[in-house]
Amino acid sequence: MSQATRVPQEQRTRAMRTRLLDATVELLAERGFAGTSTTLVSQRAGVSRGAQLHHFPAKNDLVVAAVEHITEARGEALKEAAGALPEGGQRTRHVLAMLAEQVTSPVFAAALELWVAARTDEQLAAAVGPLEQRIGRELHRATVELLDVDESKPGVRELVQATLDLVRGLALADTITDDAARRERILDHWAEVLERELR
Amino acid sequence: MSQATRVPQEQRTRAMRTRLLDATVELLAERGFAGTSTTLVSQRAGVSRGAQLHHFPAKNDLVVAAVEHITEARGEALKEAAGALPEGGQRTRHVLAMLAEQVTSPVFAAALELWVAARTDEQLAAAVGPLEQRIGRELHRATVELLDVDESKPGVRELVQATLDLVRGLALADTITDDAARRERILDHWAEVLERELR
DNA sequence: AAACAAACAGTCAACCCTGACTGTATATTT
DNA sequence: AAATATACAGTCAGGGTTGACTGTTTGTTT
Repeated sequence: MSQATRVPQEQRTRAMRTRLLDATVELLAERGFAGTSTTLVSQRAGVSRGAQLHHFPAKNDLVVAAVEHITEARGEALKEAAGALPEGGQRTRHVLAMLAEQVTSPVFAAALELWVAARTDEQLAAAVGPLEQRIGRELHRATVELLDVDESKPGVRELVQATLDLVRGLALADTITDDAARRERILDHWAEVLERELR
Repeated sequence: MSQATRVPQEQRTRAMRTRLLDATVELLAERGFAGTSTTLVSQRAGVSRGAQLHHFPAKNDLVVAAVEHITEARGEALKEAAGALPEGGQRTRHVLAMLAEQVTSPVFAAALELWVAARTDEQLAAAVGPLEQRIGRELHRATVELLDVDESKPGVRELVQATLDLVRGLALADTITDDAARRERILDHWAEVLERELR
């Protein structure tokens, strides 16, 4: 039992952390920030309370780590979605659809919970702020690339940013009323505007 | 003391409720939904716990009423701002500035807290959903009027809605990063686009 | 003016959540 | 193979929040 080292501690640690963070994201999306008690997380993750507190001494530690976890998850999802993007005339509309899909996922809901929680929690804000700024920049760069537009042209940068903010706004509205039809109509027209204004 | 009825109960009731709801909105903006304990509200309002529980038996009752209170407050603010709106060439840009100002106020922060809380609270959602839909319609109508555009023209309706969602998105981004400069630049360009697209 | 109802004040018990503590098992190092 | 450090398990006390309870004042009705 001692010479045959089957499971290195590093892997065990990573697996344990991943389970905890996945559970945290799930609960954030399902029950919100306040509803995500550390006890629930340990239960959902199938991890003992002691083990949880070993990896994340306080709830803030757990949640901050979950933000980073969310970031990676969002990055992966974006890359995957970008790869499956069709070429052709409707490309702008497809890019918008992809962005909209991104922000209607549970991952966005979890992130939203963190943004709002961070608004009134300095500690959290200190961790979430820089992270979101980084993600924002990456998303902007990716969007410019996907849309294949020339950012040196005046106004283009602002319109791309407006597009991302619009999508966020639509996602926010979606959390309460949830009518996809309205969103689709708006994005249809927005795509047309972008086609005219960006070229 | 008994024949001179100075303060009717109806007024007293209304004053008491107003104080409680104002305090609730303040605390929602300052401390978030979870941080808004009913005890804090009664303290902030200068109202005894018993009086508070007389008017609002449970926290949900208080918060739902606060939503309605927020609605009225937003309506008033909108009317005031609309009255002070300058005429002339830059009108579109001024309307955008007005909308942006609306959603960067503490009232918006309080509303945001409620939206997010309602996302994982059925009871709250049942009260917040219809209310927000009503406000949304009113705001849309007011914006169409302020921008003085023809809604029968195809695409106009969607662009106005997109504008409102964009502003919401900007407001959401503002709660974490708070850079007004970026917002102004985006709205500058969006105003130009709207001028071209809506006419 | 008396009876009644509503508004209001203060206290408190039950509940849940966080994080600290003690003990055990597993992995790594020498 | 022994020693040591880390990972993990279960329990529990402290703090805070909700809403129920009792008593008092003020307004209304007859």
